[in-house]
Amino acid sequence: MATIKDVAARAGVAVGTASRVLSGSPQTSPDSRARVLAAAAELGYIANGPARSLRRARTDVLGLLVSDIRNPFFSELAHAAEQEARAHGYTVILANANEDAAQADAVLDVFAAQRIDGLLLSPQGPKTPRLEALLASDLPIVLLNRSIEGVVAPLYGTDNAGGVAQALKWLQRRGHRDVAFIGGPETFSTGAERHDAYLAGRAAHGISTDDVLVDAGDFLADGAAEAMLRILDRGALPTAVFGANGQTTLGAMRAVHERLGAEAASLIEFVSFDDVEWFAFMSPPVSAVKNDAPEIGRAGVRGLLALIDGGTAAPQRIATVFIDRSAGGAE
Amino acid sequence: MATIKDVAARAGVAVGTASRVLSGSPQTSPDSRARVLAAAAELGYIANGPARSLRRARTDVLGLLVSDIRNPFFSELAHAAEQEARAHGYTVILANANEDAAQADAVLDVFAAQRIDGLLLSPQGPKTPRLEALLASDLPIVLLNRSIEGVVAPLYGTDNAGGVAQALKWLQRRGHRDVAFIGGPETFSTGAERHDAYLAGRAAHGISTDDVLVDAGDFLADGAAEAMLRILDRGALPTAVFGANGQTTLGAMRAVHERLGAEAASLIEFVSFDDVEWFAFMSPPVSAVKNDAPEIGRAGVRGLLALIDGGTAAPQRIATVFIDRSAGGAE
DNA sequence: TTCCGCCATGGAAACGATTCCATGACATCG
DNA sequence: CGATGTCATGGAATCGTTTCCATGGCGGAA
Repeated sequence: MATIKDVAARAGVAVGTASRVLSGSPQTSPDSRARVLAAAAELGYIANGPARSLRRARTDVLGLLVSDIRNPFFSELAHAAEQEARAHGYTVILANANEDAAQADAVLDVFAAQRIDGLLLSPQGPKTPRLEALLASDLPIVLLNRSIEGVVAPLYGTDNAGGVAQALKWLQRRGHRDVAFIGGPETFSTGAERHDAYLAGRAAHGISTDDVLVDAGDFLADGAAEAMLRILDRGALPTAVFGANGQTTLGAMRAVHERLGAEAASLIEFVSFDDVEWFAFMSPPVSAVKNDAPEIGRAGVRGLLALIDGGTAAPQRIATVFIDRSAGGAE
Repeated sequence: MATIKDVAARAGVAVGTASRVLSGSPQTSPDSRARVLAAAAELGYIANGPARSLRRARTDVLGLLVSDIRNPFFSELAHAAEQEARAHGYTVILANANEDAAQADAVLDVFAAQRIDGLLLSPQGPKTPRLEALLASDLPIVLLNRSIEGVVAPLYGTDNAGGVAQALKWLQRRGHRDVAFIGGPETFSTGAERHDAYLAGRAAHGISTDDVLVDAGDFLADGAAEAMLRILDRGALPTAVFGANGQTTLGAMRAVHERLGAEAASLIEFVSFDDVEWFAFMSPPVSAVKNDAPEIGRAGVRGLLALIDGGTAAPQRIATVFIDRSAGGAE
């Protein structure tokens, strides 16, 4: 593989000059510029990233740590973040923590070894030792989606309260009074925010405040199914179910189908925080609060780049879009 | 950030000795080993990856280029590949090409600059100049999912013929004769293989060989919807629809719903190449050929690592699993 | 014409690790 | 007891780039 030395030799200049030309320094004559560029093209020269990173003490690489890339929210977010980063000349390395603190720490070690210029972090749960160390260092960090106690980094996430309000308005319009709410874990800021917003807003939208109808899972299908069963076991028969995220809605739906059968299930309207395109084909179709995952990813990258450039980054709550698939609603 | 020089100084040894200890060379005394490790721990030393990569002329980084990370097939594959790579001490950088050759080339340039040790490539379409260059170089490469003309790298992909056979068997068991088949582009090896397997196998499974029932989209929802409409416009009224991938099934279903209405649509059974967990709640439930995306990812990484270690890698076709959600079927 | 200053350039240092080579201590074997 | 070999170690070279510093040429101003 050709090095800058080869390029310089072929162009008949010193390596310093070649470097200046290739990195666009103004201190170069048109003559040597032309010769260096020609030589580089002829040799198919591609600068050695590790060598450049070593010397410049920066890598132009961002680390993105998500809890589960298989979750569509994160895969959309990651995709958008990568596009935005590339547009600014940065590369993203993506890693999964699988909702596991030990894996998260292992990944953070790898990131540290790679000397990433900044970190986009979707936190798993409480702070880990490794994370503490990173926060203490001067690595620029932004949080995605979830906040985390005692961490001051700016958060780029969904407007949970706004999203819940959209769902509440829809539930009211559809005339639902007996609404089951399946929340997420209180330990996640997303779970807590949605839960709180629901409890705070339901009365004003004509929804029963009977807490028999409220239970929480773990944001996963199985936990949500159990929560749904608990609600049914308490003798409640809701006319609508509000799932606090996509997996939650899936689990709740599964529980309702298994316990009541497909026919009775078709009398219950589901509304979900998180949208899935297949909702259109459920019976009845499922309406949803759609997260703007791509915009969260882009905003997060922009914020992080601002921090890297020595500026400040303002946290942002990204608005949700309500997808109304009910009989009268227009999608 | 602490360097190996700091570690050596604190341990009272030369940098060479510190390096030997930290990289596990046997040429070290228990005494200096203990002191170096202690010093490293006290300083929170993490080796500078770029410096190490520069000197060793390898990065322990693999590049993974997929066409669209938002596609669940690829997000599952990427997740599994990353886990497998990490278990072997490698980091994965993931990039998206968005089904676009120019973006793919840009990504390959970035990969080349990073000096990745190997490439996992899910090809977009025909070869691009940059890809040609990489193939000509001695970079280890494996292909994922799709093959590509004139490229000799080993392919790790789905057993498309086997998957189609599973679907055909199911269609026969369900007694379907008038089956619509919505294929994918012939220019993708996956599209072509599924199409060919279907045409070759349908007669033996008691399915009509009338080509009025066969059309192809572009593996995306909109293109599939158009293909489905063309079939209906030809006057065909299938009792079952076989979509050649997940997006295709989605589009076909949308077309059927829009054209015939939900009620008539519920008389048509869909079967899909690619599984989606929401299929369970469609009416009727949708059965599917499930790709083992994680295993494809893992096998691809193992093959690539074998190539990197100077060995050879045998291509592999990973078996599919049929998920029968029909009335009589057991999931 | 002389002097000053600018600017392109060459050469070398530096980044942080690995690895080669030479050295010296020590043990083993004849 | 001397020669030989083994082995841990220190020191230095090296990877490919960027950047600093010194130099020399050239133009413009006085």
